[in-house]
Amino acid sequence: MNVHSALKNKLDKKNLILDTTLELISENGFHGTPISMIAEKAGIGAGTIYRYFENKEALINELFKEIKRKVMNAMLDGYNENKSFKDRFKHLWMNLINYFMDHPKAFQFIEQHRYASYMSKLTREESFMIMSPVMMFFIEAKSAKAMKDLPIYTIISLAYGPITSLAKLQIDHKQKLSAERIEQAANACWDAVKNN
Amino acid sequence: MNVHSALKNKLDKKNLILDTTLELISENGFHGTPISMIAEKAGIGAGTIYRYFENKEALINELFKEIKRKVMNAMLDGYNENKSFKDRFKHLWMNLINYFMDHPKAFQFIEQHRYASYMSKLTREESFMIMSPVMMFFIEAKSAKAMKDLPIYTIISLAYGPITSLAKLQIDHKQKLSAERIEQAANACWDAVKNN
Amino acid sequence: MNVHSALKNKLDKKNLILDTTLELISENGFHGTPISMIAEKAGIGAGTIYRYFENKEALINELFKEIKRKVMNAMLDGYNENKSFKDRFKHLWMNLINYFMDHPKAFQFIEQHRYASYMSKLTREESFMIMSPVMMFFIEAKSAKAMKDLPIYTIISLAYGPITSLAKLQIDHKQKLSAERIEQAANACWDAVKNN
Amino acid sequence: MNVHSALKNKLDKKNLILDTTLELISENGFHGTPISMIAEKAGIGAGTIYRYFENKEALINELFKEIKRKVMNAMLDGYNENKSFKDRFKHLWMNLINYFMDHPKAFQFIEQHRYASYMSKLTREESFMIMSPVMMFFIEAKSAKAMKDLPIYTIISLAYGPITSLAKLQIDHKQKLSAERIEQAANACWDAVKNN
DNA sequence: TATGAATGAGAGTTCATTCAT
DNA sequence: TATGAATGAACTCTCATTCAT
Repeated sequence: MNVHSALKNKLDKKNLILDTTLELISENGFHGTPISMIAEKAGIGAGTIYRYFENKEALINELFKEIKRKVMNAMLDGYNENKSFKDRFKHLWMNLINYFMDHPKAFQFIEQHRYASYMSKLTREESFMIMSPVMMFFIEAKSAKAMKDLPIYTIISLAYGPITSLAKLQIDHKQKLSAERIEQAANACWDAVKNN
Repeated sequence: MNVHSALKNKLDKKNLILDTTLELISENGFHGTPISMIAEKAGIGAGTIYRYFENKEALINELFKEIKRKVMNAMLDGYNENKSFKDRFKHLWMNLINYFMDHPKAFQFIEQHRYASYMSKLTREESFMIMSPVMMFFIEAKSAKAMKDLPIYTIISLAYGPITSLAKLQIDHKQKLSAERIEQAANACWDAVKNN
Repeated sequence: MNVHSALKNKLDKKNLILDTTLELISENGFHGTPISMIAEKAGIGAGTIYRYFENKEALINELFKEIKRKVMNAMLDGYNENKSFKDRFKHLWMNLINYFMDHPKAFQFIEQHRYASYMSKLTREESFMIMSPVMMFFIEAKSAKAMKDLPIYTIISLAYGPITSLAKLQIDHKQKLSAERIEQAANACWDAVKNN
Repeated sequence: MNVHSALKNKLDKKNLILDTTLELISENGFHGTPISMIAEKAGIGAGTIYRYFENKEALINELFKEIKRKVMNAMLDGYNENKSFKDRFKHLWMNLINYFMDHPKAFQFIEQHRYASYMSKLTREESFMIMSPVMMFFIEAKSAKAMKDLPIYTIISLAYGPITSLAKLQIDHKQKLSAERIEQAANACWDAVKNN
């Protein structure tokens, strides 16, 4: 086995552990998911997990950041800097809610563990960094007076809050909004942040 | 001791336990807060807690409902049915965010435990009932065409989502919005839900 | 209230506790029967039990001796010293098994707690003393060569063993032997101990 | 380590736990013997016991069945189907009492726990099955009119009762019957059950 | 490198006993 | 004298982590 495939193997196993963990934590919660359960479902030994992650907390923290990265990538997919602020806003907004609705486990995981005590300050800071491209968009839009003159966190809350709220309600009530309804919601959100 | 003061004593101790639990759970989470820790901080024996609550889950569930009731009361404080839809919307909205900002532990508690596995279906249903007066307002406003023709859950998400999001960001970043800024945010939220 | 009725009251309550304890221990076992449960069923306070018995072990020990006394009384009921050894043997034997079958809770209690660690040496010795009148009969019968020349404990075992064994099997299998069957069994036991 | 010695190790540890448990339960009873005490005496960690037994009740139940099996094997040792009913009866009878006298802890364990609430119905049924070969002997002997025409449970009680009774008295009084005395007792028992 | 048996600290919970009323 | 709220020691059981293989 050459260096390349050894590395690939290592990455594969790490991802296997992360995926299995997400699956099980969604079903049973952090404390309902012993390391032994993850190991068994992943088809590896419990001790092996400790070769890839320092401990259970580290595993959760890494999973959190991993999901955040995927969310970010999904959000920016097809993003076009040359479109209008409104179009770019709606693009980001709809990308995000669609990703959450397609990946409810990922969504629930970040929602539930955002403030968990085992989530380190470092993870929170890093996951904040990951989101900086989107932050930039809001700062730019605000500077250009396309958005209301409100603190940047207020604007983000007006945009992001409804997404999480909608995603939760849909998962709760096992509904599924149509593409049209989603676009209407995106427009409503734009009404909230846009400068009149 | 007469019947009245015996009852008062009993309620006092129950509230002592609930308050202590909220304090500690906010800091350490459900699983980071053993019963023994609650007992010690409350200055009582561990066994005593089991005279007031069947078990740890029941304690958490009762705390959840207790907080929900307080949130509801705060939200409806000073509510006037004769005002316009916009005024009533803003009144509820600002009452809620102000309560969350004044009681960050209560806010974090309901956010973190809303979907926890140890939160019983009954608790969820009961806490939904508690919120029904506010639900009625939204249904009424929508019927009156004062709000957009969107599914009721979408409207609630547009209104409630930014509140939680703002509260989280403020607690995270230890900021505090001025009353003026809060009113501006309320207006922005109204822009999102109002019918043009 | 005069001295006599005060004493009567005290005895009544003591017996109430003993009776309730037997009832509950039969259903749930020693460790499945907390003091609080006895108190509740007896309609008194838990602390009150400690005015009548030093602790839970003392209560059980006293109950054991109380039952033994009743068993002894039942066994000697109608006993006639002037009858033949065979008749006296059968009389004692049938009295005992009939009492056990009529009072299965009492029987099970002494069977199950005979060797329990919380049964004191003193209790065992005292309950042995209680049985001495019956011992005397066996010693007399053996001296008179009416019974086999075997150690006295062997003779007692030949007589008493089948009684407990039969009582257990009947309670187990919810059978009920007829009076005729019981007399046949008594005769068979006499065959075992009698001198040929 | 190969498969064979791994299995051997596993069995060794399981037996170590069972043996230690019998030792301690005989001295202190079920509830006087915490898992931690078993672990300490066995020189293993408390958690280890739970790798071999689901819980404390399962451990006791397995111990019960294990002892029953050994008792049965001892009872049938040297049994010869071609001997007379009397000889076979005496053989089984003496084998059993000798085993009980040589293994007083095993005897006391099954006597004390036979009706304990933590003994499952399954265990009782299984232990009944184990004893079926001996049952068969009694049924056969009764059919052949070698034994009295009494219900089978009565006959078993006449035979088995004295054994437990004798064993108890001997353990209580720390006596030891000679082989001759035991044979005399077996003969007396035969007198009880034999057809005249 | 990968394993999983073993560990033991620490969790939730029960209940005999005490003692202020 | 009778009560029952309060206690806290002690129980059973879980599981993150280690380490010999």
